Amino acid sequence: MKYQILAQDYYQGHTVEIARSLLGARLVYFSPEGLTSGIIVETEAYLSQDDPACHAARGKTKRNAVMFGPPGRAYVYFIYGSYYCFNVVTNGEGVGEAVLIRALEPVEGLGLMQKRCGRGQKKNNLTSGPGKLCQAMGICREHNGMSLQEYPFFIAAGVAPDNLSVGVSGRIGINQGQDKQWRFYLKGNPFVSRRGV
DNA sequence: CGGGAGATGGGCT
DNA sequence: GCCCATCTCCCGA
Repeated sequence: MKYQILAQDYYQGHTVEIARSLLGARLVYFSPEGLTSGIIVETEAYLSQDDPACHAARGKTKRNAVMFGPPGRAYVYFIYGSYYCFNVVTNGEGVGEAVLIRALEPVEGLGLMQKRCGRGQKKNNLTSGPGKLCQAMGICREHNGMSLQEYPFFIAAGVAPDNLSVGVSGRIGINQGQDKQWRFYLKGNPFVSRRGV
């Protein structure tokens, strides 16, 4: 098999550790329009306890219900009237935690990504942010709740995080919980949303 | 270049 | 009616 798909139990541990360990892994989607994939280069953890920035912090609602479902599924939500953000549910069923995928380094399907994002987009502006990567990968509302353990949509093992240079910071774009150092990224990687920092 | 304002619509008070 | 895990454009330097 070409891809080593990460199994459901991969997502059952501590969410902050999973966020860090997903750096270097490969997000793959065989869409009806074609294959796109990329290396995960930036993530953020959102926890159920002591984290007001987490969508699940105020209990289960229709919008965040997938976060309280089984780990290893996609949690996709619509934000700012225009964009989608893609997360992976973590920890355990009923807990309400997830890892936000904030940036990818494109690997397969670059032409399709450029087509989806409109003409004239340079390679380093296709997947360097949570909204942009969803557009480039063709991820939208219909992917909310989908399993990530099988074709056509999954995350596969990549470079071991221990072999990578990992940066840590506060999370981006939130007003509460800014003190939590739960953002992880590959240092210097040009596809990270803040120019590699 | 870096910073700020505006776009845009769904969810929640 | 306000908030929002964003992005792009348009300024000024």
